[in-house]
Amino acid sequence: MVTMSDVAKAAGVSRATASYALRGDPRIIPKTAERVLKVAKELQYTTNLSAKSLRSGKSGIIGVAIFELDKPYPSEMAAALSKEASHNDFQAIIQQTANSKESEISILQKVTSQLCDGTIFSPGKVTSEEIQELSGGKPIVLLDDTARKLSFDTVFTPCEDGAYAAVKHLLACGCKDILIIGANPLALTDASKYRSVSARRLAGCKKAFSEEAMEFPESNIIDTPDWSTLAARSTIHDIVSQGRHFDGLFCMTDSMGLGALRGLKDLGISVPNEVQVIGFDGINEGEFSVPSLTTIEVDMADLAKKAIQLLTARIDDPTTPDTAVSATANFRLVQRESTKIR
Amino acid sequence: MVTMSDVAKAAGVSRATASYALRGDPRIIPKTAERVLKVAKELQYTTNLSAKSLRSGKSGIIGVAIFELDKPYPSEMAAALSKEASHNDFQAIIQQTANSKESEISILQKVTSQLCDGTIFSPGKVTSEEIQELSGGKPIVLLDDTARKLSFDTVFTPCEDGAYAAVKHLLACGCKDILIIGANPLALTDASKYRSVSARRLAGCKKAFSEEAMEFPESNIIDTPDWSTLAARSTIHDIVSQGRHFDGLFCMTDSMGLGALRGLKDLGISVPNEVQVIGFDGINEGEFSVPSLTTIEVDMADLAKKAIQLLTARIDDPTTPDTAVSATANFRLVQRESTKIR
DNA sequence: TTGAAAGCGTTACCAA
DNA sequence: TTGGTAACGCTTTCAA
Repeated sequence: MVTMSDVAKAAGVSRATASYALRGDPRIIPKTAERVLKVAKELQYTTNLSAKSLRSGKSGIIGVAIFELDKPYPSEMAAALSKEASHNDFQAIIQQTANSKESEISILQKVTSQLCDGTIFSPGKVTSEEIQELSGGKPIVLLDDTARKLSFDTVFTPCEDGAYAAVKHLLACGCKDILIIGANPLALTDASKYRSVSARRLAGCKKAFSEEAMEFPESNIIDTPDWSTLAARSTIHDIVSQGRHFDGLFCMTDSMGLGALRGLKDLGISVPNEVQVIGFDGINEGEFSVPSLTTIEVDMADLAKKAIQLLTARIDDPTTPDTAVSATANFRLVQRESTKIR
Repeated sequence: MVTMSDVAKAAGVSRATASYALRGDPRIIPKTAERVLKVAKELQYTTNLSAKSLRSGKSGIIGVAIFELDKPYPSEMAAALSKEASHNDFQAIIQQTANSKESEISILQKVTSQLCDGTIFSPGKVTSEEIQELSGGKPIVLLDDTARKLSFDTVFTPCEDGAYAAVKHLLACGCKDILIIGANPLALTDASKYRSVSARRLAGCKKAFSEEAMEFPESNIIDTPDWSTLAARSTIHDIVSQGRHFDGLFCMTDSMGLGALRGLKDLGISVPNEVQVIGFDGINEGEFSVPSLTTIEVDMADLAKKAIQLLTARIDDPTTPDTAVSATANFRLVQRESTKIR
């Protein structure tokens, strides 16, 4: 392995000078700097990340910790974050928290707080207080923090506005009997769940209904074991076999929307003629399903941009005040075949 | 930040003793070790990754470099690899190479070879020789290496056998006029492409046809700009509008299979009645499409297991001979609605 | 069984 | 403008 000492020796300068030259410090005169750079290139020198990080506390790496990397939405998010990090001269490393608190903790304290200049974290089971402790003071940006009081910079998905637009759209399509799939009705009243993604989306729904002076009974909110495609499909089977009637479905995620579409197809119920369906997220697959899925498409590039911007601001200036800042990603309603304006 | 010195001081031992005790070295008597561990826990000590890695050359981290993290197959692969790494007491960090040689090189030389004990790499544009140079001698396992001569341990997807099974299945379903979507016909003859995934899958197809004494004209191989769902959909539109006839489709990936299904639907062609479709990969989405997609499902857990096993073997024993070893993942044919045995 | 001390490859301070 | 040198936090001989 070729070290900086090797480069310095070969260029006939001290290690200090080589270090400065390599990092383009203006105090080294161009002639010297040029020579060092040339030698470094010839020797194929690369700076040792561990040493750099140990000494300076900076690595140029941003950590992204995400739940369930094998699902479309989180993986598209990871990809967008990774791309945006590159644009800002950072390298993103992505880690899967895999729905285990233990793993979240381990990632946070072993890798993230040690190696990364900052972390973008999608919190699962770990609390804000724990994150605070484990982060070792390194900047953190949360994705959809559900805490009552924000203690970290956070980027939110446009839950309220998106859900509002979704329900409004279903109403505009003539739906009279709308079911919300994948939310817990308790989220509306249970204070501890108040800021959850579910609750925020339900709040948006509520607003849309009340504007139309329509009822929004709790029984129209159908909970599911999880947000998987499979769960959505079975849920549709269940509620139809229970004789439940409905003509519009707002699914909490596109993955669930796809499952609902499939469940309806299993039962021979026509979309959008008998039932209209809208999802949330804007995953790529929704464009190609049969029928294609109308959705609230989160502007992922915008989300990534806002998250990285918040994070790099703290990395570049660690003296930024402690008050947590938040941003909300843009979205747009993408109408496809699963709904029809009448 | 609490360092090992702090722990040593608080426990009344030297830094060396603390280091040994923390790592469970048997030379420290239980009583002392226990005390050190207790103090470390109280102080919430965590070992500094950079320092550990700088000094010992080991980090406990495995790098996974993957192309296009926002597509189902690669992201499922990353998730499986990450999970399997955890089972072997390694933490996986995933990086997106994003289809750029520059980015592949940067990841390899800046992060991977510096920090990771080993890397699982899905090579895109970078050559074996370059990987050799950039890896800094750290163990590497390739995913579907396309090089003529293997220079690294490699895990292959079961291209030949899988494609063979796919075509055999289409034949068993009564297809007389099968098109292969997404492969370059030149791959069969161009030596430089000989080991490409395309070529290996085509070889499997060829074998299946020849066994049935059927023709396999090059014109039945339809190339596409890429392996995206969108490309598959447009390709179907194109070939049908050209008046091309066919009753069976083998798509090089499930993502393309989904696109083909959608393209056929656009044209009012019924699957599986008029055309039968089979994909390759076994992505989750294929189970829920309408119609659901018959596929060659790669056993991802098996692939991950083999890759991690190959890698950890080299990490644990760096003296392993230079000869590259390879393994091939298992697969199974999953029949769904897009094909029908008559 | 434990401790002292020498680095690992950088960076950053201070002096020249 | 450059060079000497002391850290950064850890592991690992070598002695005690």
